[in-house]
Amino acid sequence: MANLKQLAQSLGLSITTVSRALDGYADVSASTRERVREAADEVGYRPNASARRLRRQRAELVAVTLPSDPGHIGPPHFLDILSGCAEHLAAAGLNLVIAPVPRGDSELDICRRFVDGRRVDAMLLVRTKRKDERVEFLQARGIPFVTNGRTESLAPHPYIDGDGFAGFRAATLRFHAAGHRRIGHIAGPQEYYFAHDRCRGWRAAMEECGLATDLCAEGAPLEQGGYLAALELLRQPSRPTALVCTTDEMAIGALRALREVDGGNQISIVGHDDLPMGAFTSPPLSTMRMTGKNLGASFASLLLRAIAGEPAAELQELHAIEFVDRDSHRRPAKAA
Amino acid sequence: MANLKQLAQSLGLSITTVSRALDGYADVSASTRERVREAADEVGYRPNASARRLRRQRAELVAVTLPSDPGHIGPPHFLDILSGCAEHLAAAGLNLVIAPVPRGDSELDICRRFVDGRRVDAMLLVRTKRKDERVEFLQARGIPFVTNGRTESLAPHPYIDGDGFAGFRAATLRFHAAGHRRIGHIAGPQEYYFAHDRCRGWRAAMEECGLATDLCAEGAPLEQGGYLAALELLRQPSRPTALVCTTDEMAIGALRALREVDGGNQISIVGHDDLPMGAFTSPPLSTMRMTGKNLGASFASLLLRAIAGEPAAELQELHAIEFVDRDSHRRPAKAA
DNA sequence: CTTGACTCCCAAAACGTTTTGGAGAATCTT
DNA sequence: AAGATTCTCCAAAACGTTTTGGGAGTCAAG
Repeated sequence: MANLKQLAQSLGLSITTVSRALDGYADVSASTRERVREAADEVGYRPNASARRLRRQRAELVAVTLPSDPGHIGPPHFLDILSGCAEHLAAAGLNLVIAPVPRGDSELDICRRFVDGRRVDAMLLVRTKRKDERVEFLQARGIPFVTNGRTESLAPHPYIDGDGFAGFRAATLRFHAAGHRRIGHIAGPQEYYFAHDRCRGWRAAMEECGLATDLCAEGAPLEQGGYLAALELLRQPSRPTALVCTTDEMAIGALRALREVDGGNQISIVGHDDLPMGAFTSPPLSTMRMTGKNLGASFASLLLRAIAGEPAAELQELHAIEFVDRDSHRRPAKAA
Repeated sequence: MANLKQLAQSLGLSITTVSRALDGYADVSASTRERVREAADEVGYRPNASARRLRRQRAELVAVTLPSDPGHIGPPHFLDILSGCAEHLAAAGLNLVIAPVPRGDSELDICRRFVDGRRVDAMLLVRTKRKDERVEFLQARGIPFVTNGRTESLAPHPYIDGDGFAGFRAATLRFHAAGHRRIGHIAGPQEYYFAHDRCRGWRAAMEECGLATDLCAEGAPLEQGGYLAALELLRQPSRPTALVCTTDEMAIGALRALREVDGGNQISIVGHDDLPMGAFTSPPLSTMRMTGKNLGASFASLLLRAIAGEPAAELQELHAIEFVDRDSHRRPAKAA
């Protein structure tokens, strides 16, 4: 309700002194400081955020862009991550604004708007592409940011990511060890780093085992995309006996295709993300997920360190992938 | 990069004129306006958001509080709603900041911080309680807001809500029409409006049918809460033959309880929210959901109208509930 | 020639902070 | 007792916009 001027007047002090008292500077006497603080509490004084931001040349805001393209936003617990992140940022005086991308605008436009209008101090990026123009833009502008997902950018930048390559390689090798020889891959759009990375993991394992890498079909990272891609693989003269799917959503679509084609339950399948609904599919979906608790907190902490000026190369977290074994990966290798 | 002063200097104009030219005022000649606009485009001028906000006495920001209590945030597509909402708000020059509630703070504290620091122009509230202190606070402060969910507040306030009473009454009556007589209710915490509203709907239907309302158990609005509550009902001397559950999550927990107790599949069940995972449970979960497309857009539009000063009573949307029939509600009435 | 209307522009005053660069008084040093 | 140091405090200058209240010109009408 009140501003500094009124508060100062009512105390018979200068604005300067009141401001410094509240900020706890040493050059105001302890008694005055106490008096000011009491008066401030009394009237419920809160500094005007806009004024402070203007003067301090800081927006106290961080934006996260939310892709509205296919595959919408990511895993359903993504909001939990954002929420955790926002909470930690708030503790450092930063608020998190969500910046959805309207149809017709590119994510780059959004970044530009936020950055050039000095609306934010930093940015959070999700669903990175291998060549990500947002990353290039922010690097050029020198704005701190952290991505969820790596890129192929030449200059290093802070990120958090799961080691999709290792995860998918391990999953594929595990199928091989179980006797599978025709192991298919349901790939996501290869422009996305995570999709490409996982595809590479599958491919590497196949090559290590001396197997052909032709059983690969690409689709949108959605149920429908997985369904269509699986149908495509099932049309092949000799069908896969196991399927490694880029996301759980795609895996669930693939399960639907399997059911339709041969009554299902003959082909092993594994996904990635550990979606809650995977526990209820039939068979229950075996999957993978990034290790590490409280992703939001790491996200926030990396960003704060980036803002503080730590070099990007020290702000890269690559998390191992762990299996979440349910039942869908246990079909026999000889079935097909 | 540039500010108004530099831009004005480079053009040999005053700050005033440049500012007004960019804002399209009529008192600057068409030719000057054009010249200014070109120069602004040239150097990529964007007004400094903090300065504008200070001067205009508007934060250009809206906050939504995210409960971190039990039942976390709500349905998984909640982020989609927020995203849709943020998109529409952005079109009106407002950005959406998410305000999670740190452990130890109350949601009221958060509201206070945002409102009293003039960090926001308006607020969005979710998961309302019957007596909601946030609502009272915002009403007292005169800050525009919209809630997702009604309250028992005396003064009307803008809201969007589903007609849980009618929905749960209809679901219960439908069970009755199918021959069920022992219809149980798995209730959520009654301090929440939605939980209480749905409970009332069940109770009203039971009373209309002349049935006792003792088959009611309350739990946290989570899988575990539904599980425990269902176990409680199943321990009764004469078990329910049908279960009306406050949320899908609770219904899924109830399904687990049924499976454990009698192999399941003997008791009809229906939930609410239309969670994606409901399609995959066994049996597939019958459920209900609010009608109406694009909830986020309505949310945004109500808020904008509230900010524009429309009276609260005209900003209340109560949406009908529709059934999403899958299979779990079709168990015979005589089974138990 | 005056008057009024109109067009195009601008100086200066906000908005509410934080920060700079002291000023005056009291205390310490020598 | 003079100079140095410390302790409190403050006036004024930012920060970059928007808005108020005109001020010159020009032109047409009276």
